[in-house]
Amino acid sequence: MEAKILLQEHIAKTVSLTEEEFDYFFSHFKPMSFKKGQTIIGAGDKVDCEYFVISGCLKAFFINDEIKMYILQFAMPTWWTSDYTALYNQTPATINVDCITDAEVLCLTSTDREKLCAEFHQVEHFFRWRTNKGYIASQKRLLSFMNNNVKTRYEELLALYPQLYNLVPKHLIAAYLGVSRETLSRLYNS
Amino acid sequence: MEAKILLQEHIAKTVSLTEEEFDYFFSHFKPMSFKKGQTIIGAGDKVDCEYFVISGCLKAFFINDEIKMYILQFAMPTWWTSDYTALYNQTPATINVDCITDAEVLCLTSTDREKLCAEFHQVEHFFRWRTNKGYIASQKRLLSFMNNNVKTRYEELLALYPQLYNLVPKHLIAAYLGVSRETLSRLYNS
DNA sequence: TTGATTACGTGATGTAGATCACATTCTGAT
DNA sequence: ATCAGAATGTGATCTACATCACGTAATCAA
Repeated sequence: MEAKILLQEHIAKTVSLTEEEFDYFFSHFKPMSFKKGQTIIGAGDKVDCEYFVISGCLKAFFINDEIKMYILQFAMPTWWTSDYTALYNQTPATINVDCITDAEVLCLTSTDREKLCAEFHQVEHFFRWRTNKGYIASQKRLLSFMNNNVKTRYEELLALYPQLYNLVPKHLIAAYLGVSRETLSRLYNS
Repeated sequence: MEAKILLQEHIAKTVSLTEEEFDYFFSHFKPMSFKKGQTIIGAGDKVDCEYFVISGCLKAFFINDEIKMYILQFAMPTWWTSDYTALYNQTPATINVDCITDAEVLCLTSTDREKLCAEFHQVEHFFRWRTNKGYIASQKRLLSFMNNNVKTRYEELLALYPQLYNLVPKHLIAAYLGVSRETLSRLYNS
């Protein structure tokens, strides 16, 4: 019940649910396991779930003209991920999500999320705050993109997620920073 | 009562409140008027409100080393703006908000927002969706930043907000695109 | 163990956009 | 009406980073 406790503690940071309420809440999540390299959401797919990461590391990324990859988010344990644009607009996925390492996730359908939000004010509150944090983080990253050069962004990233350096190959870090792998390589060998 | 109706119609797109509920909701908003060039939030300020734009055009921007300005958002009627990082973390403002034109806004304190969210499930729902849309838009802009060159981003911006072209000076559009005014100038004179 | 695939490093060269410098027009205050 | 300060245009030069090209090391499957 590792997964259940992880989610429970995560939720408890924002709202308090009784044990019963949480059990009910949790019953809507479907545990899933993936192997390294497996695709969770592929471009063009219908998207109806979002994912809470229990273990492992995912990436949410966009591919331009089948050539360049840009990583929107690395998703580590206790992070949520999906193609939210597709999920909320009911459009085919333009963002891919796949597994950098073996991973376990909890899957929640959009329908169930809305149902739970409607049933429990507290759940709606939780999701408002979660999205709010995401929004703030996204604005911050945008600013960093406009304001900082690659070196600064690289240092920022490593300060924020020191685990990443050993966990994910360098070309993925480059794809997150929006820089070529060659430039990144030259950058930290100097 | 222009302002009241504008807000009412805006809210009604997401949730239904009774006339009484909306009156109560609306009573927490404070109308304010500003002149072109006036500062609403300045870097370093304590931030405890967010603003719903009734008329005019605001900009939310960051200034780097007192030199470069980057515009995070133009706020037009029915848009919300503030320094959300400062608002949610209770830290001094790092984002400025000021008026590109004369403007009328409705001001809502963070305390009142949270109170209203707690009192009305529907209000919490509204704010969740509003933030959600903001998050999706922010991710989209980030992707565009990584993936597209200045020309494409410029065309995207004008397609999205045709009014901007005549309303705001070009160097502000450049500051939104994260490009020098010279480069932008060369771009649309060719 | 071997061959294929992926990760990574590094030189040479190209280019989008920044920066600097200066001229011109527009706008707003007195 | 006039003057000061914005806003804009445009050339010359500079630079961060991309792209191409090629090499080596690491990983993995049969």
